[in-house]
Amino acid sequence: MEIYQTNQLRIYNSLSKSKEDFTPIVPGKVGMYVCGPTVYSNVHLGNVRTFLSFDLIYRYLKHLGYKVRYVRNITDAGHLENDADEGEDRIAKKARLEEIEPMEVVQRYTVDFHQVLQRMNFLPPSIEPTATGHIVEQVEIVKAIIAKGLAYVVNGSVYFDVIKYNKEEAYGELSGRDIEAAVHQTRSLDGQSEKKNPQDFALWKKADDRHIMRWPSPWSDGFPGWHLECTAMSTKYLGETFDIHGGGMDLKFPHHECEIAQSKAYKGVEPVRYWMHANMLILNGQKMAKSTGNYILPNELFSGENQLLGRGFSPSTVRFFILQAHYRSVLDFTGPGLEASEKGYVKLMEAFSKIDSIASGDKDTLDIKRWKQQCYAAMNDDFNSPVLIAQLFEAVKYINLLLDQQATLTAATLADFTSTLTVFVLDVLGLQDERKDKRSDTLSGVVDILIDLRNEARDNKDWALSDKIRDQLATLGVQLKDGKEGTTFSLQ
RNA sequence: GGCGUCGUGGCCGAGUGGCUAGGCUGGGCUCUGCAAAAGCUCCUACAGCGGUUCGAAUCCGCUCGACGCCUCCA
Repeated sequence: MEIYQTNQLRIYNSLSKSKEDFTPIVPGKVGMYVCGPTVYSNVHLGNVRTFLSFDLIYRYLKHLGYKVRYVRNITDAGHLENDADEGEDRIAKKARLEEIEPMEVVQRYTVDFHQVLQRMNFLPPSIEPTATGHIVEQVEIVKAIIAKGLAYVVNGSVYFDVIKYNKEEAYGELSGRDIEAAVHQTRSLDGQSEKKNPQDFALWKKADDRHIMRWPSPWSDGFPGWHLECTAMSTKYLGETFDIHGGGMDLKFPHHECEIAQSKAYKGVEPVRYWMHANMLILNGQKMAKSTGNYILPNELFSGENQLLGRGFSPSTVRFFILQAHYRSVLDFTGPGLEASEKGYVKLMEAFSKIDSIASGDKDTLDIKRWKQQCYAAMNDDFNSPVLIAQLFEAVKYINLLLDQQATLTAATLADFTSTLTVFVLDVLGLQDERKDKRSDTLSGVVDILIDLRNEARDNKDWALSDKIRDQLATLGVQLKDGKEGTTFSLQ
């Protein structure tokens, strides 16, 4: 019996704009596709927020017992900086600026992306396909769409005929756009365009002479349109209709709208059951974006080498900060907000690390069953991590009461409490106890000696000496805590 | 201009038609040689104006404001 059989997950579907009961196409299995990064520069914190949202979703689906195939692509084929027919692609531009090969750009920033995600304890996806590795599949889709009469060739480039498609299907169903109105509003501003209508988008672009990344096709040596790769890779690995498609809110239009159109033109079926969109991370009141320079890089955040914050914050702290907001809410990134999260996070992990030293009693004075249900209820309600975290702080209160022997749990209940808390802290939220890395046996032994010496001094009422030991250790970041059961310490 | 999201206490951030999320900060108390930690406790908000309702922060309308998309962006 898997957990999902007793937990009805509800997911907000961007397509229906409402929360729906989640039922996978194949019982017990989930196919999930998430639009990955274009690897032309360092991954920034806003990108991380989106991927973290889906890491949480992936983790919880797995915890529920689903067999999940999670596909997250790497966009390593450059796409044009704008929709004009002329233009340089981002990766090629970066290669020219840094005087390296386009594939060196791709490699450099793919490695950066993976390093950042690993530091923040992301689970790797099941498949991480690249756009350039699926050119053949993309060409096949273009052929099929042309054969259906929904795309046309101009000077070696292929464009999707949005107007024609819209006669049978609803272009704009995801983003709530009325394409007919848009067509009438738009005057043809530049007569240079090869496109029949400004709303049409490229499936294949003929490469000009300076375009280095190019592949042969029936129409020209060129490169695929941006939206095509996701259709090719999602269809290949997850089938023509799959369960969940995710990405950032800013990809809703045009990217995801075009994906729907391509898939329907290609296979004739609705490609995705549940569309999920993570909201933006805001910095200085504006969206974080590479193109505007308003962003902060994760590594700068960890090291403290940035202009916004005076010091660094650990990867887990950043992870915790982001998870304290719901994935569909705009999250405001601020220094004070991070500091508040850090304190809360330390408090949570401090309590969590002490759970093993709780002794069981002969009766339950806390309602652990109800607490556990509320943890699940939070996550079942569209992955509400802030509410889950609120429940975890409830658990912190329980732990302290138990340690203080103001509450008791039977051995069986205590075991259930411990395993549930462990699952949610480590497996679902993906938090790590970073303090353990810093605490070595040697350090513990040395501090224990000092605690003994201090206790001797205290017995002799030599407060000057005992306070000196305590204060000097505090200066080094070792905080002594005098409790009923003796003195313990924690690292700051 | 069009489409969409949203305006919650000192700050960050959940949320439901009636039963005070949570974290951080600040005040008080307990414990303690003192402190810290821990526990208890206080500060009870929902942009504004109308409407629906026995009752709305939660539903509807309007106003004001913020943000996102409409050209590449997670």
